[in-house]
Formats: sequence, C-alpha cells, structure tokens
Amino acid sequence: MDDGFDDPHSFTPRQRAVLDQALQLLLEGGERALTTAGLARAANCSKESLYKWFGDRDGLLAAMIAHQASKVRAQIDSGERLDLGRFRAHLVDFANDLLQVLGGDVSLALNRLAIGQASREGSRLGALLIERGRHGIDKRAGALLEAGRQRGLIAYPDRDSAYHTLYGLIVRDLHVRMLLGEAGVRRPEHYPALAEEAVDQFFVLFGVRKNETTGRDSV
Amino acid sequence: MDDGFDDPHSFTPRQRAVLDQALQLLLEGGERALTTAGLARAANCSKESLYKWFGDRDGLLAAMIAHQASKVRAQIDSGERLDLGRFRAHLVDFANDLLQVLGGDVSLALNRLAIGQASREGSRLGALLIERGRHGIDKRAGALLEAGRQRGLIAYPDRDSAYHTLYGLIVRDLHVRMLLGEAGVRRPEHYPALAEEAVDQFFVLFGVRKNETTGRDSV
DNA sequence: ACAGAACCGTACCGTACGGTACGATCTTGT
DNA sequence: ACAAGATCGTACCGTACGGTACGGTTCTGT
Repeated sequence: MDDGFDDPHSFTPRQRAVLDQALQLLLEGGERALTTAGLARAANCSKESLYKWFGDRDGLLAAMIAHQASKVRAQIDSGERLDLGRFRAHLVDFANDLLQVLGGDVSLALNRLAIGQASREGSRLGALLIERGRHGIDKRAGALLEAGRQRGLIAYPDRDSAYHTLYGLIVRDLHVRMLLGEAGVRRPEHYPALAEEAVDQFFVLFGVRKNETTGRDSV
Repeated sequence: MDDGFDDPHSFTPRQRAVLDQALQLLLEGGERALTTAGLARAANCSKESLYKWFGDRDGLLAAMIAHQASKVRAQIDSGERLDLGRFRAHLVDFANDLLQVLGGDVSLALNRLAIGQASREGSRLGALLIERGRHGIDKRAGALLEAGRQRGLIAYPDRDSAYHTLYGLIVRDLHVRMLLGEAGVRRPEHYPALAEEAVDQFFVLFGVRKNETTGRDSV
C-alpha cells in the first residue's frame, strides 16, 4: 500500500521543477519522448540524480502522477445554504470542471501513459492515477449529491450508482475518443452546453419534483 | 483516405494467421511484447515477410486492427414487427453486447495500443479503431433507435445526441477504468443488471408514455 | 519436371534506451 | 573558510529493437 509518495513534502523544489519538465516532455512528444537522457538534458540535471531521486523510470512516472495530482486539489464547498438553483449550478459547475479536466492536455497525456502501461503486469500507474486523480473528483461529487439529497432536491437508492450515472451523462464516450486522439472531439466551447444537458437529464432521472417545479428554472 | 486495408481480401490465410498470432502476443504481454522478432518466432515466419506484407511496424499494427474488425461484423436486424417489449429487449441486448465488447481482452488490448500511440503525431491507429470498430456499433444502435422512434416508442430531437446519452448511461466510466487496469472493474456477471438499469433510465429520458404505460413493464 | 516466386531461418547493422560510474562543480552547515 | 555532501555533465556499458540482406527451402503455375 505504500507507494513511497504519501508525504506531500516528498519532493524538493528542484525535484518538482524536474517533474514539471518531465510533464512538458510528455505533453510534447508522448511517452517515447520521455527518456531519462532527454529529461536530464531538458531539465539540466544529471541522469544520476534522476535515478537517485526516483529509483528507476517507473518510479519517475509514478512521481509525475503524484506530483501532478498534488497540484490540483479539488476544494469542497462549505455548507452554504443550498436551494435548487444553487444546487443545480453546482452540478453544472462540476460537469464543466470534469469535462475541462478530462479534456486537458496533462490529464490526457497522463491517462495515455498509464493506459499504455496497463498491459504490463506490475504496473501500478493506473491505480495511482485513479487513486490520486479520480478519488478527489468522486469525493467532491459525492458530497455534492449527498447535500442535495439531504435538502430533498434529489433522491436515489444508491449514491455511487447515481454518481456514476451522472458521470456517464456528462462524459458519454468523449473521454475515450479524446484519448484515442480522434480529430474534432476536443471542443471546449461545447462543454457548457453538454454540462447543462447532462444535468437536466440527471434531474429528470433523480430530481424530486415539488409543486410542479421541475428544476429547470435557471436555464 | 486510403489506408491500404479497404479490401476485405487484403490478407491471405497465412497473413491472417500471423495477425492472429500478433494479437495473441499483444494480449499476453502488451505492446512491448509485440516485437517483429518475437512475432516472427511465434508465428514461424520471417521478419522479411512481415516487412514485405505490412511495410513496417505501424503497418502491422494497423493491419491487426483491420483484421480484428473484419472478424466481428455487427448484423443489423431486419424489419421485424417491433412492439415496446421487443424494442426494449433489443436495447438491452445492445447494451449487453456493448459492455461485452468493450470489456473483452482483444478490445482492451487494441484500445490500449491505439491510445498509447495517440500521442505520436502521425498515428492513425485511433482513427482506424474508431472507423473500423465503433462505427459498426454506432450504425446498429442508430438503426435501432430510428426504428423505435418511427414506431412512436421513443422521441428525441437529435438521434446522435440520444445515442451518445444511451452510450453514457450504459458505459459510464467503466471503459476508461478497464483500460487503466483497475482491479475489480471487469465483472461480466454484472453486465446484465447494468444494461437493464441503463435502458430503464434511457426510457425515462426518451420514452413516450402512452395511456399511462411507462415502458418499464418488462422488468 | 522444372523454373520462378514466395517464404523461412538466421545473421547482421545501426540506433536508442535504461542504468551506472566518475571527475568536476556547486551548495551548505559550522 | 573549509569540509562534506549533493548535483552536474559526460562518458560508458549492455541490451533490445526496427529494419535489411542472404542462402536455403517450399510452394505454385505450366
């Protein structure tokens, strides 16, 4: 269970700079461009330091994921007063953020990296990516859904199932198609409309109608 | 537009056997295990033949995708009489098939391969995979939805959007998590329940209620 | 039967990568 | 100021891969 990167102070500033450079290389040229010699040259460090800090190449990849995850920490909103409009707006925000994150260059590059390594037996990169990246998103959404349920705005028998349905309504098949590099799929200008539609559909499935209020009043 | 593999008779039986062996290697050890020398040894052929048949390694990968896609041809049901029960059953079948295909070893291996190559600039593998694999599925679902709409069983403003929603309801985030190799995600015994639930939700969103019939009578 | 093509097995080449070693340089604690 | 450790740049090693070449063998058309 100990992957060696649990301590948020694991990395010195110098190491973080090197990891950022590694991410940069990964973005520009994919996994093939991320060689130890290339990284050492680009980051002005020695290969010896790389191996001292990260052990081996797999350790470097894991460190990159941990490093990137440590940069984007999702903040959970405090318990403000939650009416239907605010709740729906929060869901739409979540949907937009989710599409933005999944469609981002860094996320796509790291997911491609982890997926490409997933065939090898002992690769923990995929688990690490889910653990470090997805669980934060899941937490935020779970808390949001739970708050909405407690306020009587939505109802569901199983929160996880409701969340996964919301996820599916938002992301559809976009993530895999973006990962595959399909042309014309990454269109951030369409995210807001997709987010609105997904949340609308989510309310149809899980919304609690009170006095004929359908929850679409903020469109 | 011409990828060189349009003709279904492109590959001789010998070549198809070699491509099957290549798939086998890919399944067992991922992309790293699929080397020209290893394939030549495993398939009892010469490297020279590999390069003669497929040009280079990328050509081999593309040929593998084309070969695999040529094996699974989705059949479109003829125009049988379609009542609500049959329509719903067809949707559930589609959902089950989709989960089964996406969670299959070959599909996962090829998708991992294409995604891993997606970072490189000139890689057409992703497009090829979508073109050869997904479009058949899309066609089948599109025809099914259109038939249901013409019979007045469902209604939608945009067929593509409705289809993508159905896709999202069925697949949720399972595909990416399977691609990442997350433990405990591939559970074929759960597919039927997931398929039923997704189709139920799809009918809530797009079903046409007649005389208080909600379309959930076959559960 | 025979010629020509296709094919197999193996050897070979150049390259590029992961990982290690080492002297030179820089930082840091006292 | 000075010593000890950290880091840099470079060189080096072994290996493995993509791709090519070639002699021997098998298939195929006539």
